[in-house]
Amino acid sequence: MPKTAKASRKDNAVRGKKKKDPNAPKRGLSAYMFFANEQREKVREDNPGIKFGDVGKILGEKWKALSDKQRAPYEAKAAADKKRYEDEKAAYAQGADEDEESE
DNA sequence: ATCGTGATTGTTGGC
DNA sequence: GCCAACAATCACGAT
Repeated sequence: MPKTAKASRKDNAVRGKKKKDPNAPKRGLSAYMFFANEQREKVREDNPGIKFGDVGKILGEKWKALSDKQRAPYEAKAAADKKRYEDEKAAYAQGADEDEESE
């Protein structure tokens, strides 16, 4: 029993195991996403020519290297994005009952 | 209420 | 267009 489906999450997604949502109100991004957005340039700048394999790991290291307060702004964005998701979810839940709003 | 999980997010670089 | 480590997430679902 996989506790944290670490194997291949997409393996399930790509296959279409669960039913998923019709509108799929995608979740919000995660702190890492925002962090990567800023660091990606920096990391590549410090490591010109490297590929993702390295950048990705470097990003992760730097990410953890940050203090909680440093991650704050990123977490804040994540929280803000999560809010965004709430909106989608809300609209999705409502639209699920209501007929598709012909747009 | 509590636990578990799945689905999702974004980066780059190569085919 | 997809996939790969990297990290977070966290809402939904089942119990």
